Amino acid sequence: MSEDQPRRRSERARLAILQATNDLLHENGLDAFSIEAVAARAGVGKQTIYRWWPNRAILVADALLDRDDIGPVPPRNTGDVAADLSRWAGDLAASLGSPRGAATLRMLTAAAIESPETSRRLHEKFSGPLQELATARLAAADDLRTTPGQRRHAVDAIIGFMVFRVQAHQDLTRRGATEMARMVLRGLR
Amino acid sequence: MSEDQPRRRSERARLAILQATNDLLHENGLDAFSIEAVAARAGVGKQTIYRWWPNRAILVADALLDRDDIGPVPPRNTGDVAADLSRWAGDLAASLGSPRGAATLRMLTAAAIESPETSRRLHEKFSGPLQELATARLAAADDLRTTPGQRRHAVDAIIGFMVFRVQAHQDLTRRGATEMARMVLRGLR
DNA sequence: ACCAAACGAGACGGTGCGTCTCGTTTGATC
DNA sequence: GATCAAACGAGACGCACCGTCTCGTTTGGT
Repeated sequence: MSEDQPRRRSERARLAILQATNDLLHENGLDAFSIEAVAARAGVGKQTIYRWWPNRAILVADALLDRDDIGPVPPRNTGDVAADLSRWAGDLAASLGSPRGAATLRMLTAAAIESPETSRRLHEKFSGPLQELATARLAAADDLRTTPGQRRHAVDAIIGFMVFRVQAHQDLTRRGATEMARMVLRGLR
Repeated sequence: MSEDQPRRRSERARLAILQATNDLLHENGLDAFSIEAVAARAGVGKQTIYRWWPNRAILVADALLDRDDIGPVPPRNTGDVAADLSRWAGDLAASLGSPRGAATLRMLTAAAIESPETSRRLHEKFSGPLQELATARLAAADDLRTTPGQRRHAVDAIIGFMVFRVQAHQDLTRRGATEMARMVLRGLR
């Protein structure tokens, strides 16, 4: 968000905008969300928002990803891949399956569908790291030899399971995700 | 869509609206989509649309689900569960992974996030039947004894894998889905 | 032939969009 | 400390759609 420009940007305004965006999203949902409301709530001119965020979807993604409601957590390495990754899956499910986590994930998904650039950013900051961390743990396993293709399939099955459950408004529990991950990993040997 | 009313509804208008909705969605995408444009394109009064569809999301879902771009296909039963279900997964991936199928799935997802009622309808007409058909095939397997919980996990992992790949704009091929399903099913025994 | 419901058309007030001035503040540079 | 251009808060602007509301007109069941 603040990479190349050599200018003076107001940090106060930036934080107020992100805060107002998060508040409004969790109060009224993505549908009722408007730039106008953010400007009013943040005590900021609309131009200031449009100057730094090209559209609504990117602002939404930026604000949600700045929070640590949900975030890419690395799996441990105790030497037992199945145990490490099923535990990791359980933790992730606990986070994404909570009311707030699920709401955040759904809004992020909608924002990603709204704009390809947002999709890229979401993948760069969340799903991408998640995939990499898990495949890396799989690749580092001494007790399980796998091909890169197999690793991608297994990891995407585990992540996809959770994404699908949340989006279909079906329950996603730590226990269910743990069992499911163990099952997928069993298929890997 | 036409269940309880004893009134006289114009079939001509209904079809024109669904057709116009599909056309506009695939021409301009979900963002640019408006009821106003549908009315103009279909040669219909706005009131006629609002009379039968309570909101934009439900109209979108109805129109997209009326098409057979994507649809719940049953797996075969040749006696070999792994072969049947991995083939089924491959067929589904070929459908959802195509440009048109992927676009449809993404718009349906966005519509489902927009309105809970749409989410319910999407699940009722698409993901629900998909889950049931696949779990039924698993349950009918002579060569593989599974618990209901295991069946749900396996099926949701396979479906979730595809949904996730499409939404993350990652490639979803028949071959990848086939291999992935085979892997999950291997974990089931 | 009757008649009420559904229809096409479009006017209406309201809301938020994205752009565009304003005059004011701010922070890097001299 | 004075200078000065960029960023700022505020809000006016025209525009696109929203969802509701009349209008006559058409339609299909009785």
